[in-house]
Amino acid sequence: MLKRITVSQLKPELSKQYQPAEVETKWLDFWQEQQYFKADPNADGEAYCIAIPPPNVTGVLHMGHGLDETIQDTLIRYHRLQGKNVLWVPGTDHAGIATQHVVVEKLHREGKNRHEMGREAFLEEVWKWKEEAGGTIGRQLRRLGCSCDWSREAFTLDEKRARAVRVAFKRLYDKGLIYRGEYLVNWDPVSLTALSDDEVDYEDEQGFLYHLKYPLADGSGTITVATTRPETMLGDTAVAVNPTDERWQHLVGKMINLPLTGRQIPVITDDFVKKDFGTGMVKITPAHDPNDFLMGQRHGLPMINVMTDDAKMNNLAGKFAGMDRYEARKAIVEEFKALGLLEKVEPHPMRIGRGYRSKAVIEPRLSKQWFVKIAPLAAQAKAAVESGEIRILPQTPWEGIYFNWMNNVRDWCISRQLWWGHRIPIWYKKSDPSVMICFEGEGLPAEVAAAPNEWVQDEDVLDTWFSSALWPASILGWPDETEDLKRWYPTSVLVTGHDILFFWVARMVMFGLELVGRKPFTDVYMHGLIFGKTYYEKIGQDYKLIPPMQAREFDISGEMPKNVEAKWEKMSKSKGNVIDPLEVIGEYGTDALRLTVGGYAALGRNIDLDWRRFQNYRNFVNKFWNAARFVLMVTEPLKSEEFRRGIESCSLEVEDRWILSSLNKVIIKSTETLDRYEFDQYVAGLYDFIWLNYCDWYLEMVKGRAYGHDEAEESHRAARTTLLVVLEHVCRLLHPIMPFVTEEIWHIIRARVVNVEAGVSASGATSSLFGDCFAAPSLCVGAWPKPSLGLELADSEETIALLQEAVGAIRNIRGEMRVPMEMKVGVTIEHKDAAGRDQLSRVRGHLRSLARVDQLKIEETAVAPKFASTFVSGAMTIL
RNA sequence: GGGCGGUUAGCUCAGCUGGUUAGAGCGCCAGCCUUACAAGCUGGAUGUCAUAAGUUCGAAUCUUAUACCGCCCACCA
Repeated sequence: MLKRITVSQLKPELSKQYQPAEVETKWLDFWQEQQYFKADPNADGEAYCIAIPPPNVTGVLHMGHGLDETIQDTLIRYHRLQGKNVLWVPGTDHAGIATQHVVVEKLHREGKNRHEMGREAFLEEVWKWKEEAGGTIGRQLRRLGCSCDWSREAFTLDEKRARAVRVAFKRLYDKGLIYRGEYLVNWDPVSLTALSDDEVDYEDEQGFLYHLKYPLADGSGTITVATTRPETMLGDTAVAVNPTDERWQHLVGKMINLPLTGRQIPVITDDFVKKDFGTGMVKITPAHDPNDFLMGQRHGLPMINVMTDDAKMNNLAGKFAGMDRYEARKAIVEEFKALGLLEKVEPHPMRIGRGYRSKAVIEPRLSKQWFVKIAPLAAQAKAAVESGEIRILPQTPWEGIYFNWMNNVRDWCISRQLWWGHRIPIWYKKSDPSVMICFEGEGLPAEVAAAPNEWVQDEDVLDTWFSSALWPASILGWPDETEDLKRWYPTSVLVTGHDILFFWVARMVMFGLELVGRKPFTDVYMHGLIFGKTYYEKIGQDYKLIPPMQAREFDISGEMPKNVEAKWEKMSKSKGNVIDPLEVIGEYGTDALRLTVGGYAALGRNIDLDWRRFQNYRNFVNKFWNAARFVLMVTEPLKSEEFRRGIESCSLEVEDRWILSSLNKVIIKSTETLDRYEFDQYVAGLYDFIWLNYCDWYLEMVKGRAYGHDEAEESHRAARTTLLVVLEHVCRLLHPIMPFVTEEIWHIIRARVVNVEAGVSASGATSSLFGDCFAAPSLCVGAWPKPSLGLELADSEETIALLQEAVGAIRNIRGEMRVPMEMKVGVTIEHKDAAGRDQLSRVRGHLRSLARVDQLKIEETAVAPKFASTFVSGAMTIL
């Protein structure tokens, strides 16, 4: 009989329920002390490097990070286990607009104003805020178990990155790829800054189409134009019709008395105008509409800006001056009505652009801005993906979207009217602003230093994404040819949500190729976005949002009342559908969180995050923990010396061979799926192996075997050895996604094998299955398991005999059950043409009639020109 | 307006190149504190695989159309 000792006698510290909190802090400290994540460019091994997508420095961890960092850490730990020279550089982003906003609002609450404070003082405030808030995200990343090299932590606005930015700017400037120009930019009237096209979010809103009548100057009547924005008519400088529009040819060249302004404007023709929209006549306001701007340029029309930078009407707006744009709209419509010039107003769906941070309605605005010429950069960036040098995963649809974007790029407006950011390294001569100096060094250019009063630096800063675009290179020391850069550039993979493909990924590729001369990464892995369940109570026709506390109850129970409807929506605080990773960690542990998001991370899918999954994986972690407790109990009588003779020296029973064979399969599957970024498959494979195969079957069989036998028997030694071998391998396989509990268990096993008897060294193990794995002091620097040869169950009769034997053994302990025993049945048929197909069908039918084949895979391969060989294989369930 | 993806059990999802009886977790029903685990074990119920047609000996899987949901892109005033 197995010695009747209980786990609590044996290891009182191993609680029945896994307690994540202590275990996690213990290993976090241990890893930190041992500096396992510190990378050395001179170390051996293939280079593997990831640059973290830098979270906003003042942000807090949200579930998107939970997913993003889990995937990266899983990859990093996996490749580290494979013996590569791994570097994961952490860092944070200064997030220009977002951060400046927060500080402006904070000062506002304190009754201060940045303009009164001045630039210097304000920036000091921002830095102060950054220092206070800036550590949070880093600490939270650590809690997630991120195995970053913290000694290389970077910030997009620190001195090294600032230098990279200046050098990049200067090189692009000297090459003529950066220029200053007048342009109609997306103006955010709240942040008072220009935004790039990608920083504008569009929403469908119900607006109105106003049909305005403009009188012809010759008094021959009026024409009607349609507009959604009547207030801009004050800046109209033409009315356009399509050149092929027969109806209005007689008007072309005539002048119009523009109401309310006293100005006359011409009727012109332009292809842009659609004949079938509205009346086929369009008012042209070059200073307030992107299309009109282009048309204005084509026709040399004057550009009249009628608004101030905070979207009020300016003094060119006559009596409307000072009004907010929406007040002005009302007032102008009223005026038209009063003049009898308002033909009609009809509801009209329209798309409103809003600043992605301030949510203010964007006002197109004429101003001088800095631009990067994108066309030449885009050509290279497109080619790199076309040639396969850079892979975008999942390929569909993102590669197509990438190409589409690269084909339709507009120049990138990089100047922002903010203070928080990299200041544009340009100085203008006061006496002649067209004289400029671009300087990449620190401090002032020599000419400016010599005559500081004659020069002035550009007031604007660069778009945050300018420094982000340099990130993979700048974190490795570029523009210097550092050891790090040589060793780890290009980085291996970039992991990010698909929402920033254009903001960031595309620009990194462009800058990497142009400035460093090499691509910034080899793979781009785009994961889905995370959605949260939002609950609405239906009251009559209306829906009312269910508050977060109650929503969480529905989340946990998975049930809700009949009058409540659930919808998956992007997580946002106002919706109350946010799941806080730290709350999850506190409740279920980091491993469970990581397993959950990893298990959801199928290529190319958005994630509808269901709270109940956390519980599911928490239970899994606990199951694994308890399996380990059992194994430790059962293996107690096993002397380490005996154990170390290795698994080859045991005479294995069929179930031992079966579980080892399954282990082999799961090793192969784990390796393949991780190589292909199929995290969901990786998690599912191990989940099933541990719960279904190892726990439900193998452990139970071992128990059955134990009764009525002498524990000193060879059979016991084989079982205990197998138990321990499988457990140890599983620790290593799961470590990338589930680092804490595996590390804990692995160390206990290690202590059992290595340290039980004095004088036994770690490397003394002879078993090829164990190899030298215990020579490593931690799973963090261990070795990824390799599939072992010779453990596959043999085919055919021998296997069947073995299986029957196993079934007998199982029936003894558990009655009649099905055994998920897998085997291959191979039949090779050679046939010619269609004639052979009949034979093939008969064989298939025969196999089916056995009614025992779970799965039947048929591979047809041509082995010779005139022959096809068909190999039929299947997995059988023995009853 | 173009392009893409999804629709499988009450809920959240697997099901990869077509193969026989479509799976898991949660929930539900019955029975279990069996000496690893009640965060568990055993057994059970539950599906016209969105709809329709087509290809095939055979379709959740391939083709086509339709419906609904979602995403991306686009200059329609």
